[in-house]
Amino acid sequence: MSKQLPVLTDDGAGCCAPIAQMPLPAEHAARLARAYKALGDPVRLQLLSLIASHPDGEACVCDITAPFELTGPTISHHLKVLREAGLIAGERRGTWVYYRPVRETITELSTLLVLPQAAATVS
Amino acid sequence: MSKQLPVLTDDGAGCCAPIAQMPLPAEHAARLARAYKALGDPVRLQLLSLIASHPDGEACVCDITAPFELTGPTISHHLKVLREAGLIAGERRGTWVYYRPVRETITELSTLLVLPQAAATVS
DNA sequence: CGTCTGGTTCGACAAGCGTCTATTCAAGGA
DNA sequence: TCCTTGAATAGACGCTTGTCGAACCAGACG
Repeated sequence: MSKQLPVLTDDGAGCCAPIAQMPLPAEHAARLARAYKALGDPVRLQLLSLIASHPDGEACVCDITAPFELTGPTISHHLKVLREAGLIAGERRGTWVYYRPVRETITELSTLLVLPQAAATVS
Repeated sequence: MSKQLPVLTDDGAGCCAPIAQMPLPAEHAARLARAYKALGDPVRLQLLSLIASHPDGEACVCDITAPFELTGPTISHHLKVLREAGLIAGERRGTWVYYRPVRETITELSTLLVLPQAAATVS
């Protein structure tokens, strides 16, 4: 019965304890909800997955546009939403633009949803 | 209120590997995005936190309505969104209705955002 | 029975969001 | 220099969403 809490030392990003630990303050809820909302679209979720699962740790826009039956501007719009949510970061190198996942933000969202061990129902 | 939910017991909390492991298939992305979208509102995020952090493991609607400056119907609407996303489950006992978090779904969303260790680049 | 209280459903409205076409910008190559 | 390609921006359109007041349902209690 070891009680171990995953101590995460995220400077700035991971400011909040998991949702089950204490009620989430309103000001943090607003910021975090914006990030979750960015994930609340199937295209964006797949875009993030494509970028995060790319072998090089980053992906060119030209590569991640093809799998979708959407126009360029629409993909660009979704990338902007992910970027402004702090989930990805982009950089232009020559002709192409490369995006990479932002670990701190993604990890923060994951940690927030970690639930404590189910308490064994003692009499 | 009939709970005719198909018993999709996602054992192990989730069918999908973390987003960085492989590109997320479209059909799973749709379902998961619906769940993240439910978290994409500050009120719902706080509602879930209030329910999940309640000592009894469940919370009465009458208790979680007060902290918000919103009308009853609005809170009820948000609870319905969380319920239909599979994040919480409600039960009526006498006069009051109690909600509890659904571990499987919440854990699935958390796991999906777990990133692998930063690869130590080979030279 | 009638009435009160807790919670949900209904209907409506403004604001927000996803998608498109058309346009613009950025960088290279002839 | 002009032209081509990759990507972002601008503007428009229809659908979705958050919120409300009003009405409705479900129990508990005289």
